[in-house]
Amino acid sequence: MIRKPENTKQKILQLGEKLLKEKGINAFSYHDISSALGVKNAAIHYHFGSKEDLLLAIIEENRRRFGRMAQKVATTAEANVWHSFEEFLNIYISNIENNRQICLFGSLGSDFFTIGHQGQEHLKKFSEKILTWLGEILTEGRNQGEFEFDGNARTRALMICSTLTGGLQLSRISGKKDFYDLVDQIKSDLKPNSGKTNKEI
Amino acid sequence: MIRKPENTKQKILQLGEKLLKEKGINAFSYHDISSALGVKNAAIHYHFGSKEDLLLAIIEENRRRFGRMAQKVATTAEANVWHSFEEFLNIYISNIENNRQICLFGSLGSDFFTIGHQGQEHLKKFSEKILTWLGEILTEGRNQGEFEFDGNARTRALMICSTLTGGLQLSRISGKKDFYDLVDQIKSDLKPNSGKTNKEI
DNA sequence: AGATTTGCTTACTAACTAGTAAGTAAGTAC
DNA sequence: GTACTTACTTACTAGTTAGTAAGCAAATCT
Repeated sequence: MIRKPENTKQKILQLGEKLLKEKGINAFSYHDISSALGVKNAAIHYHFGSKEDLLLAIIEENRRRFGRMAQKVATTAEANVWHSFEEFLNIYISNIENNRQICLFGSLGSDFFTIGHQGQEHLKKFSEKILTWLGEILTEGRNQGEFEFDGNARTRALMICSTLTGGLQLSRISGKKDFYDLVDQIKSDLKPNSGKTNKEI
Repeated sequence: MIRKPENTKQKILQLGEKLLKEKGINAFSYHDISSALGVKNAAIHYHFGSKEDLLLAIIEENRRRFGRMAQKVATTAEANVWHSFEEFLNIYISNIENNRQICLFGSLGSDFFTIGHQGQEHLKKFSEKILTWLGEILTEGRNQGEFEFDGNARTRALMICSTLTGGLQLSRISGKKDFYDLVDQIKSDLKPNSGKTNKEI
């Protein structure tokens, strides 16, 4: 028997995240994972004692991935607000390109009252982190004259996140193209001097 | 035994819709409904042969409710685009006020790949109906000078629906207040001459 | 008054659920 | 080379799931 340490654990985590974003936490079972990986149910329980533990690991993995993105755009040579914003949008675009997955917050916002208290708390902290990060990018961009928008930056950040979250879900129903239209409109709305022409472009 | 014809069926439908919007289609069971109503599991199957049948009835009920609202705002004496738009927003506001429910499309968009083909098709038709209706209100309002926005009206309608759909879910995580901020911002963004001042208000 | 329909209940099934306890083979530490 | 750890498997449980078949009392139809 060939032993690749930690390999199975990573595969469980990856497939769990995929199933979470495709079907929701209540629509997949340990059997779905174990049969796909060619292991037994108990192997999943060995790595993740309970389904809640797996969920926490998925949230944490997403948190780390977001942190790496934020780190990258902050330290990159050609650092600018539009580049940062595009990288943020790419998270959602890669979701829809990846089997029409929805985002973590959409999936777990829908199932919020069916997950444990710890999952809810981790989610809340992560969401604040994202809204703060995006709010700062928006504020910086507005100060630089790169972005133009009304009102509070946190509310605008929340609005953009909500649009993307809901957009991934609605475009499952109405068609993929709708999501790309949405992304284009979000960017167009943020551009200075483009807005409030009150015409079709 | 007192017999109130059709009473149980209506209660099942109402509770089914509540559970769908609170926990999602895969997180409630026939037992949840039957025990709450003080009837047996088989009573649910008598009225709705399968869970898919119940789901279709819930979608249809929402479709009729939307139709009644659209009819009402079209025929009311003080008919105007802002009144229509407020009534549309009220659907979402009543969701959050009602036990932090999410909207039908958010719940079923998340669980889209776990429901049957018929449910998916009904949902698609209903979503087109809503986007068309809202698109017409937006176009009418823009022509009247009551609304101001860029780009295609359907895309703007989709954007508003996406924001509200996602907003209901994210505000479960981040707090109810965020949803009301979102609704205010949506209205503020639509108002003529208010936009692109590039300041905090 | 007799027949039929409506709205359930009782009693059941087969499949699936997360989770556990005990065992075991391979790899690692000393 | 012996003890220990890792990464599982086998075998199981108790609870839950949607769904069905048969029965039965009340209401309705004729």
